[in-house]
Amino acid sequence: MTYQLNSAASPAINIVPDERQQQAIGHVHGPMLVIAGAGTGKTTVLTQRVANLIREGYARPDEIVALTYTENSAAEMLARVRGELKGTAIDGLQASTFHAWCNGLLQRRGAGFSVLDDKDLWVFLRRRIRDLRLKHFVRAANVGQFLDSLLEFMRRCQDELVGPAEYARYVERLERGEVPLPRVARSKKQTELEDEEILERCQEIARVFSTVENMLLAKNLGTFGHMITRAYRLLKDDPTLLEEERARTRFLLVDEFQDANCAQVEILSLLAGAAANVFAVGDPDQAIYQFRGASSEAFTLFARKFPATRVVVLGKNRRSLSPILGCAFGIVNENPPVFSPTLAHQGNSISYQRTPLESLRDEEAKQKGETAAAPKVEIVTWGEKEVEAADLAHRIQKKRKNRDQPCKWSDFAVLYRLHNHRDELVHEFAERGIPFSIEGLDVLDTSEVRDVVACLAVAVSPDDATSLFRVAALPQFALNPVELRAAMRAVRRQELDLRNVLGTLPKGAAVLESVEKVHREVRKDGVRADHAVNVVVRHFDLQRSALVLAFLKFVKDWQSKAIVETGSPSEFLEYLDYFVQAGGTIALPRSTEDAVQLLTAHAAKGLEYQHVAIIRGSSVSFPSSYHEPLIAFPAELRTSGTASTDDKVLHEQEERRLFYVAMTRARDTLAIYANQGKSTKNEPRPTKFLREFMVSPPYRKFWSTHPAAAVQEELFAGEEQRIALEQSNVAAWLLMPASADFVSGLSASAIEIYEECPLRFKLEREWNLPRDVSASLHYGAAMHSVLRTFYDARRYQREIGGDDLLEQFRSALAAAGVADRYQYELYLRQGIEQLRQFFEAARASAPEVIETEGRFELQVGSAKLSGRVDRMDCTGPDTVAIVDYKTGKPKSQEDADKSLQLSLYALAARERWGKHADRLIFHNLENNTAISTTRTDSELEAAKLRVQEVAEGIARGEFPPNPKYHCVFCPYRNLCPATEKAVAAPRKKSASRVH
DNA sequence: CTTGAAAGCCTTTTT
DNA sequence: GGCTTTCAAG
Repeated sequence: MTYQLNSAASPAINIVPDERQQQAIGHVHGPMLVIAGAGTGKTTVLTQRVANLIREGYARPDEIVALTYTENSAAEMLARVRGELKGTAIDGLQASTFHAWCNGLLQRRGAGFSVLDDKDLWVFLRRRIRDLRLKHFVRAANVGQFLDSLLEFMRRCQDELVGPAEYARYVERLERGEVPLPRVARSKKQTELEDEEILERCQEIARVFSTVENMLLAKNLGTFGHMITRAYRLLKDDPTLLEEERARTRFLLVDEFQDANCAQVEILSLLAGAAANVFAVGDPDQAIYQFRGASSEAFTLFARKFPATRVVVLGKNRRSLSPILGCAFGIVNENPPVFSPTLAHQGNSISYQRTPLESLRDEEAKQKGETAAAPKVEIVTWGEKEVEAADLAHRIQKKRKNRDQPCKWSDFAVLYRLHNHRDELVHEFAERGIPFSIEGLDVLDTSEVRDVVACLAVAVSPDDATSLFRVAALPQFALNPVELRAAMRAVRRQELDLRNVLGTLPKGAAVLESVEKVHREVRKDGVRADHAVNVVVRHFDLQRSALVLAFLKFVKDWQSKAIVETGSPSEFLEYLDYFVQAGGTIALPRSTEDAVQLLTAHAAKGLEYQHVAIIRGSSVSFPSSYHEPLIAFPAELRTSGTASTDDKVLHEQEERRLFYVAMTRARDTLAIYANQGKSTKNEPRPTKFLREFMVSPPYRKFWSTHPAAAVQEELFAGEEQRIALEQSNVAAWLLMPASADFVSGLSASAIEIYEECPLRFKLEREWNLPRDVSASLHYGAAMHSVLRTFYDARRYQREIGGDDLLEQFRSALAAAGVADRYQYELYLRQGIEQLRQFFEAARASAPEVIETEGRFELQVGSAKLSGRVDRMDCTGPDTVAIVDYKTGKPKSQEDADKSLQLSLYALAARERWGKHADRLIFHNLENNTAISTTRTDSELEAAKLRVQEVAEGIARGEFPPNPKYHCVFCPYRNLCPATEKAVAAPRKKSASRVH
């Protein structure tokens, strides 16, 4: 990857250090803490101090270690020291990341290992999940889910140097009742748990923790966290080794010290020894990696470890104009002081109070007699996201065309908290022809890479119908989608074989041939995934765009990973599936084109831009909402003293620092966009950070506010052309107008699907698209079939044994084809257990069953409904009870009260069977509870109205996608146009047109 | 001050 | 689908 020098730091190279910087640079022996605010030249201080130590002969290069947190800054550090000491040899100077240094130590001492990153560890364990023997921390419906929480917890333990042994000892104390039980479930759920189960959960964690460690050790694997913990153990346990290492680390320097975690501070403390020549530079107000283990108290820990610490504060900012610095201070100063008050009691020499940074640029301008006031920070409020986007786009266009200070697109950056905050903006930019570049875009969400993955999947397994459909839509096959759709609809879904259908179409045969040909190529023995994917890209003539190249690199990197067994394409596809489940993404590298930069506040750390806009600067976007971890890290295991402050408060403080980081990226202008909030008066009141800030008088002079406006810019039309957003053929196909009307055969769930996402509704009925049926649905079907048999037997007074019923369940589930063996077994066990309990309870009551899976049809206005009632019991001459079995998460009373499904059953009872349903029941099989409800006439009318509204939407042919969180569960997610992320298409030939 | 409805989010990411 | 925050009515 090409690496750009950190532009923030570069200008400082030739600048003469001021007095305080000089003080830090000239420091030689003993511990020193340099608190270097944003843009105060901390890298200069670090590099010049290293140069100084060597130049003045205090240390040989090979006695100095400079530690950073990124490879890039390590490389930059080395380059700059070399620059300082032109001509002098600096062989042996160690400038590397904390992790790399520890890893190097381990390797030198014969304790090296292969590294798994977080996602790979997840995949590694997911593949061996059976061996973890999970009981409380696994759910059949989502096998991998709890793995997230377990791994998060174990990572946290590592950050605090708690290994399996320490945790096991902690659990023993729990068993003896010496310490209070920790939270091991969501707060709400925890209250329902018996103490015994809480303890069992802890024991399970302890067991899994040590199992995982042993699994890794057995294969000589480790994580990034292990680099730190194992290096620590080595140094701690072997005095001789420690002495030797100390000789090579006589002078320690650490950059970005606010990102250090407890374990790292411990290592520093070991290496530093009595001489304690430790020099740490950082900004406590820019600590934004707590979520990844960085201790919010790194500076406090440092001061505690090294009581003789001297402190230097750098406060002269070379980057920004004063209004920006003033506002940034106003925001961040709402946080408590950076050192815990306890330090003062210990008679420590450290005294530091947060002060506003001074703008050197403004000072210099004043000295030169320039009088123009620096522009104020703008707070722009909006009511709708679209207006926010329009106003910002307009602002950028206007600024760029400003005659006095013309600038490039790349002088603008838009910062946001979450990736999806940029979506509206991307569309707005495209509309106006503003070039943009997205940092960290997940290429797996783009149509191009989805095409590549589909092509690879079909090359490996030509009968993978979902992928085949996508491949068939590639423009080169020039298939007629209307014909294909008609052909697919003509077959019943269960009998649909996409290959057969393609075979009947004029141009379909070419698709099959092409697939067959590449299949022969790829399935040969010994073909590796990275080769296969290149073959596929060539074979299908896919563009090698930056997106596709990022994916190809991902495959290539995967090939040499430690978890890879055969390296075959099918192993890769399995990996990719798990990788996505683990939350993995493949980030698009930053582009070098002249374009507006779109990036998260995290990604912007250390960078600077002339003009910065922060969007969604109000809760719940920024700050983002807090989510507690499933497993709380117990106070008894904490080494740092943060136990007193609760995690939610710490989260908000970190968000405020992140906001501060975002603000201080700006050189000249800063605009903050925020939701205007609800207010009785007509004045904007953005929530959270800005609200506190805007009522604070000292900062008034630094900012102004105005509402956002949806200005259309006509001026520039013609010069900049609308940018075509990438959209796949398959997306265009699915968006074609509906081929028929769908107002007949509507079920309750179909109506709910339409309400959730009309496009999904259309796809359910229109193409007969191939899709994977989830294991939970198979499970539900198997359970229902058994219950039907059970009550049918009662109805017709046939004898049927419990064992026969369980056997029926076993064979039904076995026939369903749940692909994941482990998940299958979990469901098998769960089903048998639930059925036993059900039968046990059912023996006690003997309802008079009059229908099992009774079908009905119902006319509501123009809509024809159809459905099936699980069970109907007679409760009187004209009354019935209707029972619906639920196999998933138990339904609540509230669910039952407003269920459309039950409303429609009540209607059906009246109109199809001529009975009044006086009880409508959800029977939850998971906990064997029955939730009963009723419907009044007016409630039934309301249900009809709801149906009617949906029917009208369908009749009008309205099927817009409604992308939301539920897309995660949508079977068409990977085909859906709405989940494809837009990328600015650089003058793409308009090849992909639907004919 | 309490309460209930409405609006969002379910991350962020060097090594 | 579940949880948290926010706002305004009572």
